[in-house]
Amino acid sequence: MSSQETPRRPTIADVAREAGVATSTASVVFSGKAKVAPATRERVLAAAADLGYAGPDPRAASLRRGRSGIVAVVLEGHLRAAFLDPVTTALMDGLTDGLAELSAGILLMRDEPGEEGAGIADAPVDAVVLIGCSARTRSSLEIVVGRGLPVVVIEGDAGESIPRITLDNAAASADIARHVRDLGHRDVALVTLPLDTERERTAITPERLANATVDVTIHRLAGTREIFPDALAISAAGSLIDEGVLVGRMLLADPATRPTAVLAQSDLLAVGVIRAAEEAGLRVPEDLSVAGFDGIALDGLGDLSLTTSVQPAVEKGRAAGEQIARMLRGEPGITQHLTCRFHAGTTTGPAPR
Amino acid sequence: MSSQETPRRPTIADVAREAGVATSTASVVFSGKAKVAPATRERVLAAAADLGYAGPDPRAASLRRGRSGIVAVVLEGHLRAAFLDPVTTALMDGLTDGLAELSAGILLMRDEPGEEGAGIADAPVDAVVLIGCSARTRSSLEIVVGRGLPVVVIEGDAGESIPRITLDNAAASADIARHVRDLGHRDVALVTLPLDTERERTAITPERLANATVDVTIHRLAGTREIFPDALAISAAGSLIDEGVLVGRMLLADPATRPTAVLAQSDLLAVGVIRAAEEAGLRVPEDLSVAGFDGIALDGLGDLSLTTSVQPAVEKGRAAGEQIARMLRGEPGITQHLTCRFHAGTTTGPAPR
DNA sequence: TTGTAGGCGTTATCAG
DNA sequence: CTGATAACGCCTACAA
Repeated sequence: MSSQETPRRPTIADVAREAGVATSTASVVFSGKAKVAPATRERVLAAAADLGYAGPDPRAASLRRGRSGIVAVVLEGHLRAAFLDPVTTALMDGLTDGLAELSAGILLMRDEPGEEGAGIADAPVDAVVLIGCSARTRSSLEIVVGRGLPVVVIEGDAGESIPRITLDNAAASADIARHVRDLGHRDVALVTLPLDTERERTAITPERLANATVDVTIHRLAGTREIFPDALAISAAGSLIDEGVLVGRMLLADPATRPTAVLAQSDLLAVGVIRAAEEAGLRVPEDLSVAGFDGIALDGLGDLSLTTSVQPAVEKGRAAGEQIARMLRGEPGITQHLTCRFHAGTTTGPAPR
Repeated sequence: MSSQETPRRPTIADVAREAGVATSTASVVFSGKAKVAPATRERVLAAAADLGYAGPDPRAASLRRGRSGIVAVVLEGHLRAAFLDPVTTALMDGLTDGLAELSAGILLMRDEPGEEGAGIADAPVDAVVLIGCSARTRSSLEIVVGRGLPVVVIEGDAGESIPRITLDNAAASADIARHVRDLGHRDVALVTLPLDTERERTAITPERLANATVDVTIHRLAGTREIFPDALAISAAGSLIDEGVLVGRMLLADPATRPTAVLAQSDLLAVGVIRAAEEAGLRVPEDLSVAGFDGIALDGLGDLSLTTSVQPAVEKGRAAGEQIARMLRGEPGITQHLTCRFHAGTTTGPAPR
């Protein structure tokens, strides 16, 4: 009935009017982009407080500036699974560092194939980081590129001109294998990461390998097979200690066919294998040598130090963040190849004769 | 020189012109908010493909709609530390579920006290979830409320009218303590979560407790002390296995003062204590009973099943998400109290005589 | 230092 | 079913 009909949120224009200044002046007071006389400034702030104005609307500001201050991170699979992997969390950590100069927020997204609406297509982001680019991620990539957003792909092949952050997975795996071979092992079994999004726990056949989509798994396996071409390989359903236990049991069940060394594609899997060995009454490394991959800080291995290849997980994230920052500055993003460092631990030893 | 001066991204207006329709029609084609004749639709899509138009700019759409489709999650401390805690990841998982109907993205934010720019103040979000509301989070809360955004606080007291998701931490802790007391234990020590953002590893004195700011810690401790009023309590520096090991060593070092049971405020801490016990040559539960809290799926406890209280972590996130969805729909958010379920495992047994 | 004006790219509304 | 028009709230040349 009265003039209170529309109690809509005040805008910067209202504040300016209340303070008796131009809207541009009020705007500048909040953005700090120019000098304003202290007196004017005070009046604007007072008016804002008076009206309950909490600062510029970020949505309007994004449109005007053409920047939202948000970077999307696209993860494969369920969010929870992703963060269960210490490598991912380390990576995220580095990413926040690398993005620090932008003071950008991180928007978590899954690469949901079918779903509408939720996707990257409708998110107000300035750039995108794709992690573990697999077949499913490809569609996300297309959308992002179509929208002209800067992209960086971590550990995956995005083709042509997309900057990537890669690891020398094959070479590092070969290093580990060589170490084990030099210790005299000939009878070696492998535990790999999942081959595809099916995440099946199964012996790897040439056909299956041909259909594999996860680059990390493929590359690490290729590196290992440079040294042990015929080693039995079983894919785990994920990078988890419990998966390592399960696969370890399969591998160690039959004393007749039991290998003298097991090379796992992740430290978590390796820990699981060690646990399976303990269950079976085998001593590590006397009866069985075990190596991992990643070099994450392992919680709960007792006095053993895992033989592994230490990957620069945090560095990976940081590098991605830095490339994003560059691209947002208008400079071209560049692909970076990071390398792992071999660590000889106490979980590998001379082959039992 | 030529007309190619400004190769700016095409807008929906360009597409409409190219297709020979009104911008509003083109808009509707993309949003699907109204029926469009198939022929017209095709023409618009063709024009879009032609011009390389990848769909409406989300920034402009957010401004117009007044919605960005993003919900912020404010975590305490370093991102990595937060995701190291399985309870947090489970919670995030539930949150994505609860938010599913909104198909909203999740923006990760830290509650950085001093820093400018990065904060919640400038993020284009529709709502905010505050986790583990501590003193530091208060300032975030003020900003958010000032901006008139819907908020839900998980496990923390936000005062007055802010909807919360809470747990019966005290009651559940008392349940565990009672179980242990009924097993005959009288000599019990406690390992708590951090008391405040200082995260000091130290014996808890009444003064320290009075200055504590983390509600979860305080409530769980209060519940336990209903049963064991005088039990020695040591605060850990975080919810980590390794912290549990450190505090466990402190507790078990001296055989003369060694307790017969240790109650930890998180499962991770409990696992650490068990590990410390193993180090000290103690058998669990024969020589030492250990209980945790959370009921997370523990990776790597061998055959032991931890005595604990299972908190509905996923449910907590889901509930928060649902409240956010409600509030965004215009309905008032309501506070929800969730309850834990006691789980008697094999890590607790009769007190040694 | 302060004010004026125009537009960022959409979408809601309402008339045809 | 389609089209014209008016905001959404802000920022930034440019002019005074």
